[in-house]
Amino acid sequence: MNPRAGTVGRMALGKDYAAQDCSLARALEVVGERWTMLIVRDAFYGVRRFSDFHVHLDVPRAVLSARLQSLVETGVLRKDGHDYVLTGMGRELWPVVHTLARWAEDHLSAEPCRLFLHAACGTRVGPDGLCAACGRAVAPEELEIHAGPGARRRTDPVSVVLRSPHRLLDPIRT
Amino acid sequence: MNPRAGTVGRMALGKDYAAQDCSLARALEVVGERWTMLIVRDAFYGVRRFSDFHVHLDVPRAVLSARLQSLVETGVLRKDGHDYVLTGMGRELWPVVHTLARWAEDHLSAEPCRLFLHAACGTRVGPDGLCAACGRAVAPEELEIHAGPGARRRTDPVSVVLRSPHRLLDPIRT
DNA sequence: CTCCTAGAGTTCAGTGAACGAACCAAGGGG
DNA sequence: CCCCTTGGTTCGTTCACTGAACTCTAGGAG
Repeated sequence: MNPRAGTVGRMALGKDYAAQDCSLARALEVVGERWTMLIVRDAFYGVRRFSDFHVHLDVPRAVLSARLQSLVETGVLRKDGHDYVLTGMGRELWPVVHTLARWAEDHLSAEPCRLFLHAACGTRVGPDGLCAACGRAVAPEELEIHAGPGARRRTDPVSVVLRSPHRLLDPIRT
Repeated sequence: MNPRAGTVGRMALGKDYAAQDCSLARALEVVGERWTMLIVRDAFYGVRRFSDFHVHLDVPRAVLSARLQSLVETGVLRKDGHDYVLTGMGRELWPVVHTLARWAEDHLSAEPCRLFLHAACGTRVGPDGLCAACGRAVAPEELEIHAGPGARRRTDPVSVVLRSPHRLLDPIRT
């Protein structure tokens, strides 16, 4: 079902779920379109500039532009000069991003390519977002990102910078 | 950005993120396409039959068929006769579904249309999936679904049945 | 045995979103 | 003034979603 690398298939996702009487549907109208979740993830990793998102995600400029605008409109991102920065509302998406990523690692036999360590104690947070050592939930600002064993070597400058350990939400410099 | 009710816009979402070196991208290849997350949600609510998914979601039969097959292939659902049932791997998506839904309620000013109560104590679980009374994470089988204040009245038989309180994962009968 | 119906899909033409390459605009050096 | 980088927009092509019509199979009723 997954075409080999090189053939990048496409599929259409949807934005509207008008008939659905459910807050999950509302959420998916905001972050459920193709690429949107990966843009939010990159924002957590410290990506802020249009060109950095573009280089790292290989998403068409037109789509990236539309997604960023839409995220700003809905209040997930805020535009600060040429930077796109997560708002409070956006930062609260961290549990969603982290839980989904951990689910894939634990059930799709995907080796982790990034590890999230509680900066205060160096412990890797669990699938539930709790620090095993401290027993508390860890906010993204308190997490350090490290390259994991499954990290394949993308060579674009953004990928390179993202492999060096840093705090989540800390802006990267390319 | 959200068109008024009646105009059901469409957008394309994608399935492949071949170039992405990230387990989140792997997860989105499985559950990131249009409708897929809502199908999984319905499965948690107790929906199991093709026609019930179809009636409740208003998704084209062709798409529903493709999504169900794909979810079976990836091991999120298991086919039991004419029933599509969540596997263990599928049930572990509950935190993702619940966190996303709660995020929308808390940040998109969407009134909850469904409440999830810890069956053992009747307490509504928090955005983090923890029972405030018991202090523990609650598995979906331990949750009772109740209609919330934001429930608009869809009149299809599946929606009607889903408004009566029942355990998550308990098959509904229409 | 045959007809009838319901459930579970498949097929297919039309539409619209994503793709990607080319183009445009503004700002900063040299 | 010209060139280069950043941050987009435009536009033709491709491809997934949509919705309506059609098929297939399994039960019942007569």
